[in-house]
Amino acid sequence: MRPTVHDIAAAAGVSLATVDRVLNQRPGVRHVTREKVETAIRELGYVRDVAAANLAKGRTYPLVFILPASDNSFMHGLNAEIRQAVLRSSAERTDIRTIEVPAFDPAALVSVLEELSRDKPCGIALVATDAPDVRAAVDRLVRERFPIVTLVSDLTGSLRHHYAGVDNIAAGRTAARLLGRFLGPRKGEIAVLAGSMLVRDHRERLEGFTAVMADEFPDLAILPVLEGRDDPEVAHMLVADALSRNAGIIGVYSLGAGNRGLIRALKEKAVDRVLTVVAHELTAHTRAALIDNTIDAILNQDAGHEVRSAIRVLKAKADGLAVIEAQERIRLDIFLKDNLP
Amino acid sequence: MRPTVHDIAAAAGVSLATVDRVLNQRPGVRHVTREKVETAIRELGYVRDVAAANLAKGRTYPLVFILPASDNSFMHGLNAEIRQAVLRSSAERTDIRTIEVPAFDPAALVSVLEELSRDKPCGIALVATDAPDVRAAVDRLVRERFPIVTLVSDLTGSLRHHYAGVDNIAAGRTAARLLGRFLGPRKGEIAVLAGSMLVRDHRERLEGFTAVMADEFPDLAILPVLEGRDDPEVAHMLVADALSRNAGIIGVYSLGAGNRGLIRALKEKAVDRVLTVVAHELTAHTRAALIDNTIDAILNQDAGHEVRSAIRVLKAKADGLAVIEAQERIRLDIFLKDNLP
DNA sequence: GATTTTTTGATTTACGTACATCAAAATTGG
DNA sequence: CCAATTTTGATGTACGTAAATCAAAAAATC
Repeated sequence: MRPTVHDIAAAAGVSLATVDRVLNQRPGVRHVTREKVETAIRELGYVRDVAAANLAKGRTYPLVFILPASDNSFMHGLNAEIRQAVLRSSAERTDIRTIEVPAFDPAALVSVLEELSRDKPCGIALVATDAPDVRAAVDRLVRERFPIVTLVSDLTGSLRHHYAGVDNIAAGRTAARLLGRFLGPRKGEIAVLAGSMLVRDHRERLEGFTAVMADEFPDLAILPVLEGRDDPEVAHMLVADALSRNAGIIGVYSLGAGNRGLIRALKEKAVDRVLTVVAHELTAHTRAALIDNTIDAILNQDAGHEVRSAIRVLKAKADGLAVIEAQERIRLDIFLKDNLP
Repeated sequence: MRPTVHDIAAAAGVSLATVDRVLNQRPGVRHVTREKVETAIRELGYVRDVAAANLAKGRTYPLVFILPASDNSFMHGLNAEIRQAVLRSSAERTDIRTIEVPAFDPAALVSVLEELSRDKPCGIALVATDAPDVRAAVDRLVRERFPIVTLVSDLTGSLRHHYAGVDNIAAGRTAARLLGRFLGPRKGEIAVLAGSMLVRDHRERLEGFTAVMADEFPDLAILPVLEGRDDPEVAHMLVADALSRNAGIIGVYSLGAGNRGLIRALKEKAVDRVLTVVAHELTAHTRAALIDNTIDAILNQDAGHEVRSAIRVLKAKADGLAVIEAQERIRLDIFLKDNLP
């Protein structure tokens, strides 16, 4: 049996009350006594029974999720996963609140972050907009001892405790290699469709993509990036236009959302030519396109895993517990038509 | 606040003791009274606080893991992950015992399974050997109400509650498409290195692989399977021999273990020719080979995820709780040199 | 050495559930 | 209707921890 508070009290030759004072860093314990207790804890290998402690404390974990108000299928999926987590909240003792902020608006995000310390959540997850002000606001909250994880989009250089999302540079590199290898010896041009270059994840994907393309596939030329603002209509217009004008396009990399428009453009304009297409995010549309060979590979991040991971990490940080690193690594899923879930 | 037993007692107009009798299916409750309580439970949406219940019961989850005594790096990794889980067992209230059985020996596995019902574990995870006797033994245990999950290798057609492993047919299909697409318009022959055709996962991978190859890449001919018995020495010998004899080989699919030998053979015999290679299982050796371009893609199943998933599912089944299906789906990882963890 | 202050001990209640015991009430059978 | 039986209630203890109270002991101060 694992040792209990009674065991350490006995081992340290002190009372239960003193052990409790040490464990919960309450005042009124002499230094030497505290040491005795801590020694006993170490020697017996005592670890607090979190379940029993939570029961006694009546503890819940008030968590806040801060999301951009973006109307694309990935964000809808992310929202849905958070709602699923809310349904589980009684069993998991969580109390989840979501706050929507205007997308790509650092100032709005900062003001939400600044108001947050007042209602004392025990953890914060945010889809970060990459800006110095946001970084400063996050760092301040971290210094105030709030557990913070970034979700989907990271805030590098900040003090956030954890990032629950994929490595977007690696994603871009992977897309480049898939496209390059699938195209083989062919020479030609590659169209890149992004949402916006103001978003860090899109910039990073592009960065990884161009790096590998330049280094390893010199026969493929990357055309100027089309910014579709994650909007199907805009994406459709841009891609259809590019395909009409440029007969040399043999590959497409879609690194953002709005793939519905991309797919429509491909079906209209590319019936007679062989295009190799790599896109991000598995949705009903991209899935269908993968199956009918309009798209050749889909890179995906699992929003459900990201949300569950963020919650696990925030709870663990709030309790000062360790996380299982390998479990919390969000993987880049690569789907071909053969390994669809 | 979520309702407690006191709340249902009050709502049903009965005593705590009666609620307890209903909840824990103890005898001595009239039918009408039981209904009243069950109605109250439903109406208040009561769910038992598993943490408190486990505390009161002093419950632990005695689990048994049955593994083949195979000396390859995947099984070593699986063992290591189970040891990690054992380290977490006090926090997770698990009590994990592993039993090694001779590999590919249905009779041995069956006899272990038959002795198992005696020491009453609350859950069983096994790497299944695909044989009718094993299926019968598993079904019998399921009927005796033991939660059972298959690990890594499934037992289709049996009553096991869950499979914690990848879809090996999909894995084989994915390997075929990667190889086919990477090779592009080239014509030639494909060498396949397997462990043994007696193992179900290897058979399934091959099945998926040949199906896609036949349907979609008719210019690529699959050579007779080399059975390396998951042994690096044997694998080395077989692959080196095949490469020497057959100059038409342009691709290799290694669907089992023993990749150390494969890699050595590739480095010795294929310096002057361009081979495209897809292998299974990410190990130190395959990782290095992926980085130095000896291997082009690695398909992988994460043993840590499989073990943790098996434990979560067994605990949930033991408590009669639902599992989060999407969380427990073991994904096929595809690694290129760009997205290595 | 007396006084104040700090430290420690002893004890109790609580969290939500499990489980046991004994008495009281309700139901059933004859 | 009485006895036997079944069903229900009341109550207490336990699990491991948190948190509070009050008294007692020890240390520090003058």
